Amino acid sequence: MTALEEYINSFFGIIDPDELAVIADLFKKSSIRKGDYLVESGKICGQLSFVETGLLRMFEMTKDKEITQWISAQGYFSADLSSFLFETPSRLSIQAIEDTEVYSISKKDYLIIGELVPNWHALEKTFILRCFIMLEQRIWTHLSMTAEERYHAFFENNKALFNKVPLQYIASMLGMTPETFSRIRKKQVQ
Amino acid sequence: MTALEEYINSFFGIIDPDELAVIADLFKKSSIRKGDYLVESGKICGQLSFVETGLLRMFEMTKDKEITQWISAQGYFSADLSSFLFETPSRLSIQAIEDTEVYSISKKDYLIIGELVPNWHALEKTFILRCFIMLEQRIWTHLSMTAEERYHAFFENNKALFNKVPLQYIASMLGMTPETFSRIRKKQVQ
DNA sequence: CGTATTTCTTGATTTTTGTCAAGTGGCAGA
DNA sequence: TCTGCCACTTGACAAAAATCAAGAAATACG
Repeated sequence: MTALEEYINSFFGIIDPDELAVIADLFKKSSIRKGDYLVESGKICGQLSFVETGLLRMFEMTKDKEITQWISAQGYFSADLSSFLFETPSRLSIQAIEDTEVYSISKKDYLIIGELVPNWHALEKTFILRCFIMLEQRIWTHLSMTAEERYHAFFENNKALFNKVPLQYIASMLGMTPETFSRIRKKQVQ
Repeated sequence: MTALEEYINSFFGIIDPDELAVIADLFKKSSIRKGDYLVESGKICGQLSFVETGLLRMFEMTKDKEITQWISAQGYFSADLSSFLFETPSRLSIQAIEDTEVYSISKKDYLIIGELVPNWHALEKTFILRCFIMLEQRIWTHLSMTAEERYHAFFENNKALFNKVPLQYIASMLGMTPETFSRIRKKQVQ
């Protein structure tokens, strides 16, 4: 199984190998330079992408600051799902934190999968449901944990990210300021 | 269109009237007494329910307190989606805040819809995607707003709930203590 | 290399929110 | 009607987190 096929499998659930190959073939590899955008806010998110190497950051502007919503590393997908599926303008922007290679599928090709793979809608449903569960989990962390507890919970599951991503983005994603993040970090080391 | 059909339509998207009638027919009306449970944590959530009258509260225990995740009033559905669809034990409990009437569909009948309605999986996908978008929005409020701003944003869109629901539950759902909630409320009145 | 820029840290302070404890008021049920 | 419970409020205080400002460290790049 290729890396891309594994990424697809991990989000969409187990797929028949032949069908998986058909699906994977519709994804095209492309590169995004550090600082460049995969998706710009206000435009329609026209593709769903899996990260092969590099890092993508999803963020949204408020009147005075950027808020990072999510960071996608290898094996994760990146897209404004509602913009991609409903074809509405994206609220989010997606930017490469470093030079990044992605496998992307266009909306047109994505729709073709539905014709090629009999139970595709069921797989799609699984995919979105998994995304939903992740968000539920994330809301739970905001309702039940302090900033420090959120830090630790995230750290335990994403140690690798801490070496590669500007920490201010992780702070924002966890709902705290860079200063608070830095102080929690200091406590942990000592 | 019956009330139930409208509820279904509002979450699953526009459905052919004949199909809608078939779907609605699989829902059964039932009553839950104030204080009783529709779903208990640890068990599988066996049905998807729309509220006709009354109020349901979804909550989860931590080691020392209950945290309300969501309150469903008329026209809203209530279920632990991931438990219902994946048939995993529910983390959440769902309890009636007051005597409540619901239209519920069992998992068995829910699966039957897939055989009766050709594009059912596409509708299901829409449904879950809308739930996903609501959660995205909610995470945004935690990343970008103070407790007071969350209060106001929620109040603007859910004024009716404030007369009917114990306010401590709304406080919990917005991620603040009842005391903080009460103080924000006092400011707003003055 | 060295310099510029960005990112991160630190301290002092303020603001926000939580905790604890006491009290008020309404409402259900004997 | 009285009683007891529950929900809500209030005050005093403590803790958590944000803000502001300065400086240190890391990184990018000519």
